[in-house]
Amino acid sequence: MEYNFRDIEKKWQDYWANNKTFRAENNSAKQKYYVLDMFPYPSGAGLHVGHPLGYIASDIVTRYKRLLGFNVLHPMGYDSFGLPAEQYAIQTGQHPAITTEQNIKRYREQLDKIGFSFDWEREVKTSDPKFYKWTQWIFLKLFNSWYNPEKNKAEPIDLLIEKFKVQSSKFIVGGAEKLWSDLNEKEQSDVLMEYRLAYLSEAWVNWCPQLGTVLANDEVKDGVSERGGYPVERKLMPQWSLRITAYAERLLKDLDTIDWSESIKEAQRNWIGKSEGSSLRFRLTPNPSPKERGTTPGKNPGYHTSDKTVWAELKEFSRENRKTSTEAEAILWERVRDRKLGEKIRRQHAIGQFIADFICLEKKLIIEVDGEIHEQQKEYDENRSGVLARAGYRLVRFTNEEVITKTDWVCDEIQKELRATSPSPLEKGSGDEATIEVFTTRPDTIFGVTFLTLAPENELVEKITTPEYKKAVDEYVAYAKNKSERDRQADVKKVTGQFTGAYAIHPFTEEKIPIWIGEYVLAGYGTGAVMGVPAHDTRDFSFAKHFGLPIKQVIEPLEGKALSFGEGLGEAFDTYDGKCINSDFINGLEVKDAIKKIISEIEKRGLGKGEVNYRLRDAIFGRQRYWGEPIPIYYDNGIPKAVDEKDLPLILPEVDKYLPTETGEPPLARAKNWTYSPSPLEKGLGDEAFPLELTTMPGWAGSSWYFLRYMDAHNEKEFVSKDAVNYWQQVDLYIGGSEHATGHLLYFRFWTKFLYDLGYIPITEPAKKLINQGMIQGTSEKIILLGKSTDGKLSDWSGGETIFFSRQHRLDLGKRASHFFLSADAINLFEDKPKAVSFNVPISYCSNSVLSLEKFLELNPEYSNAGFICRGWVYLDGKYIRDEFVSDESKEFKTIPEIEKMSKSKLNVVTPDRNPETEEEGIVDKYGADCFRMYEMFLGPLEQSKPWNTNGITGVFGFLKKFWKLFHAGDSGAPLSLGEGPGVRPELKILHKTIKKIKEDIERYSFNTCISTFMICVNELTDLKCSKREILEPLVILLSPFAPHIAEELWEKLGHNESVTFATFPEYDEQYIAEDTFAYPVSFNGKTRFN
RNA sequence: GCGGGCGUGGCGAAACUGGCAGACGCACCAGACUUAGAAUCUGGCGCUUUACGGCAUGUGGGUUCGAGUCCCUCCGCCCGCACCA
Repeated sequence: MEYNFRDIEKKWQDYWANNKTFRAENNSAKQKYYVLDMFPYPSGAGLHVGHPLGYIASDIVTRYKRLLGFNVLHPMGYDSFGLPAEQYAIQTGQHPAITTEQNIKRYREQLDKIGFSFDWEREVKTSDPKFYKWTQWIFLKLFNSWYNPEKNKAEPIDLLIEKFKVQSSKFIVGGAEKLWSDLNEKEQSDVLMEYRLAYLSEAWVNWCPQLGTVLANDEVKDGVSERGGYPVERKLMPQWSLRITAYAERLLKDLDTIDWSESIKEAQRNWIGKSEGSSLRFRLTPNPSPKERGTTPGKNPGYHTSDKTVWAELKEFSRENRKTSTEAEAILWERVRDRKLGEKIRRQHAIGQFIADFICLEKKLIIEVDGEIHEQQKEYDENRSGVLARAGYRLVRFTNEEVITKTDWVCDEIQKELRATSPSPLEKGSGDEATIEVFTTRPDTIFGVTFLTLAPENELVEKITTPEYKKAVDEYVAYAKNKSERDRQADVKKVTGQFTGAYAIHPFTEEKIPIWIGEYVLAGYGTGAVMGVPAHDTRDFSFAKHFGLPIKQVIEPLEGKALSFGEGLGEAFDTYDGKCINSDFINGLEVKDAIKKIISEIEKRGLGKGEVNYRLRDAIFGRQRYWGEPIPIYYDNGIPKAVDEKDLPLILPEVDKYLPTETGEPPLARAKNWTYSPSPLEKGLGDEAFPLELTTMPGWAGSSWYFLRYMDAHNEKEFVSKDAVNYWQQVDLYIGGSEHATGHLLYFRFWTKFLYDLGYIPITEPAKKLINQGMIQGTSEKIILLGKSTDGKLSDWSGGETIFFSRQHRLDLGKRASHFFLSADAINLFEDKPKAVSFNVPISYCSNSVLSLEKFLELNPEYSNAGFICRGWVYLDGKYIRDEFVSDESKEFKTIPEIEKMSKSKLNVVTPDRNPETEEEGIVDKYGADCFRMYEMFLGPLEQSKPWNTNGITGVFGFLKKFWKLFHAGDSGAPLSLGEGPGVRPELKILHKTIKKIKEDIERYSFNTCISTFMICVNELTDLKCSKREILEPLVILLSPFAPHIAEELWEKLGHNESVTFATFPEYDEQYIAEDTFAYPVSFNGKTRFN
């Protein structure tokens, strides 16, 4: 009887669909196991052969665990909000929900053909209001929470308000200091926005004009959008963000508790980018010619007088000071506040790097109230007075005693000073230029500092530059600013910089240190300024070498190797294994100890403090798009307020077009009545309609918590019940691609921790084990064609004018290459026909957009007679060429196939079933789902990426036929009449070693070797002509996770009337595995021999 | 530059904890059955040698009775981050 996979597979797929075979039970008495697949986005292209790789692996584990008696949850659903459906809607006008449903249907059809054992009763879709109701609910929880640094967890924002009230916290609003209860609603809202975990703020965002939306950092790759490859620019706009930075430390630390691949963990550590070090301030030497400095004296005094680089710190500090004010300060404050002396006086106000006890900004007068003056304090205060004086402030001082005992006299003195309105001749807007603050992870090398470097964008540059250097500095800054991000990344090696003419003073040695500007310092990280320690930092070293700056060694390697920094020699010694030399009071200390000591000294002297910097940024949460979850926020007089929980879900409204409005507002602005009326009953008529938020949530919102919803998919009262989450706990095994390392997989952990903090779930990490399946790559026949202009001249690579293709070459190429790729730049060129465009882009940038040559020529017939240049390797006239001009006469050439990611845009997609576009038969049609499943596993280790080819498929297909034949030796009836006697010893040995090997290999996710084991087993049993039920029946169970259809069929033929899913995994018996005879290996002279 | 991973036949790969290198499959070669092809079956298949044997896991060294596996050097490839101070 022939192995007819078509009928068998159809039969069992129908059976599974109708019998709920794979249903998981909540609260079962059995031990649980939760297997999760990465939430798929149902795209219009459907599944390609790469997608099921992970699903097959997880299905094998799922079916295996069931055989071991576990209650297994293996759900599937769709991340169904997303950009492609919206883009399709923009083109066609069809509602994205309809497109999405069609895509899901195709997706489901394909999944069903491969025989997965998903529990479809728990299917979820993020675009389903029943699901996004709870996404919105979690957003509201984030909005109504803050991160309490003392408890190191999130808690309701009410507790913060309570804290404000209890501690009589004061807030400076419009220059006045107020208690919480004195703030008006808008002011309270503004204060809370600084704390909420979901907050609205003006932020620099990645704006993509083509997509008309903002993108998160992880959605931008190499300066272009990850989806579509459009250019991205920086733009300042109000944005909803999630305060993921509050969780930076926990996200980092807990990586040690989870069994994820080292590469993913490392990527996350990198992304979080923790670095420990110290801030450090350098005084400037007085600049003798303030008039020349081209400063812009304050248009109005304003109260933002602090140095922005330390503002966050100072704010904390002054807040703290206000709370713990001395008796004298309290007395004086009562006498001067509320303009009692005729002028507005503020207290604990930040000026530059310092905090003034009291200040009148309008009159530039600082009032200090001191206790006993410590020696150490004295120096610091003198320094400060100097700085403030240069910034145009006058200072009066009173002692605590004077204030308490002679309050009236003190007030008179202050009033006198206020009337004397002559500002200092050195008047400046602020004290910003007084110091330069740097961040360093190596404060131990402080004595090796020989220069400071500022980022060209640093605001200080303009202020400190001396007249002699102004021209050179301006030129350099202009040069640096005109460079695009990409260019700047491209020539990282090039050393550029410019001296400013200014000097700083070394805080410990009092030496004069030149201040430079250099491209290698980034404005966006730390303070935008670094201390140059050329002997012990590679970049500082090359900078110093290039500009002939001194190099001073302060760390000696532990091995005592001599370092040489002489002319043209040496390199920076930047490791931590060394001890300090030439370093005053830290001489002889090892680096680790020196860092501790120097930080405490820096703090003692008020020069800075020990700090931790994270590279992680808050996650931008709003998208100017239609097809996403509406953000449940409305605006009452401009104050953002939460939509009431009972009014969720806030349903996505209908719009006439899926485009931004003419005024550039997001598509939701087109919706009619996109307003909200809170509690209409209480407010009477209910006609008070407030405008709703217009942006929607990003794609990763739903996928950040979907694993919880699967546990309790139909709960209408809660996002997940306590019972369900207590039972299912963490995901035991999560299989997905590594491309989500710094996106989804980080947000997924973040939301889990947040929900844990609020007590909704008992777990702090979503997935115990994570495996990244490798990518199945496609093969693209691709050739990049750039051309010459119509006058026959070759276009210049870096500033070419136009690109052309000849019709002849289209014909020649068309036979061999299936598609033609133009670079994204090229397509833009054709659309608007500008004169110059850069083609100096790597080949990998060239595949973002696709245009078939045929279509292109149809649109641009004038290009049909041009020549072209081959970009990428091309075989032509017997040799390989690249970047060469090819004349019209050349005919013999072929493209070199390139292995790359399978994607619709690259037109290299292979589908497992019949491809509706090319009508090509898929592997499932030709060989069956079982064969497809086993072949994908047989290709190699799960985590490895490999190009798709079907070379080995016949081997797997042959195995299945052979397996089938084993059960049908000599007859063709059902149930099978297999021999009932006990198996003989060689057969038993084969069986038991197979059981053992399969069990071990599944448990270490080594599925490729499982398939080999099955092949060996079948080959051996075929040789023995084995047909005993005792041997063959357990094999059916063993094979069922891998090839479930054939296993079900044979199981039924063996006389069982229940699915093989409910069978029990056989146990192996060591006694059969032991070798009957031994060949003793004997080793002599290092060689193994046998007797 | 930093971090992670990898390097084994013509190809995909196996060898998990140091113990017979190349399992299993593809491709290829020879044979059987066939008018022929397909399918199926049998045998062969790292290099070298008529053979016994010798040499082989990117390179060079080390540890060990014994190294594809552990340690060091260099070379090459892939992935991630990238003047992050």
